[in-house]
Amino acid sequence: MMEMRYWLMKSEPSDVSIDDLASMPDQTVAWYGVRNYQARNFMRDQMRVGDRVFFYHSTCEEPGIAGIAEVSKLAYPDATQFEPENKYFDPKATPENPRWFNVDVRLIKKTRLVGIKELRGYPELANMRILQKGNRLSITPIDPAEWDFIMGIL
DNA sequence: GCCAACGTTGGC
DNA sequence: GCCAACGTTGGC
Repeated sequence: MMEMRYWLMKSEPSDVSIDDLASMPDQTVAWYGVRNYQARNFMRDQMRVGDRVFFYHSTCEEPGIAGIAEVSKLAYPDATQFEPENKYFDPKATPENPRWFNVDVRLIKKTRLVGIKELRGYPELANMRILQKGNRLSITPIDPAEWDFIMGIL
């Protein structure tokens, strides 16, 4: 059996919020627009169908975990890189040689908003990547112990 | 709006 | 391969 992995994925609710996700067909969204190699590599190389995801609201009034989701489709080329009018267009990418990839993410459930301030208050979560000073990575792995702890406080 | 931190770019 | 300049992220 394949090892289960856990992730935290940031989304700006003004772009795609947890409620937006809930209203989408199949409650699923393509995680388009990632233009950071480390985050891309997590999606392309490590994510598997069924991996669990904390859906995180960033750059908003109440940053924090807003729900639980799962990876529902393995990584495939991000369509927006080929669309000249799209803000995520990448002139160096071609369909033959795509540069950016995304998985699909499906909602499991909306949760209460667990704010970053609350997260910072738990010693058990002190090593979480998103709580480290200066962290900007939009996709980060979550330790199983951290996942379980957060599930326990939802 | 501020600004620290970080990633990328490009001249050399 | 270095590194200064620049752009972006994201909490506050």
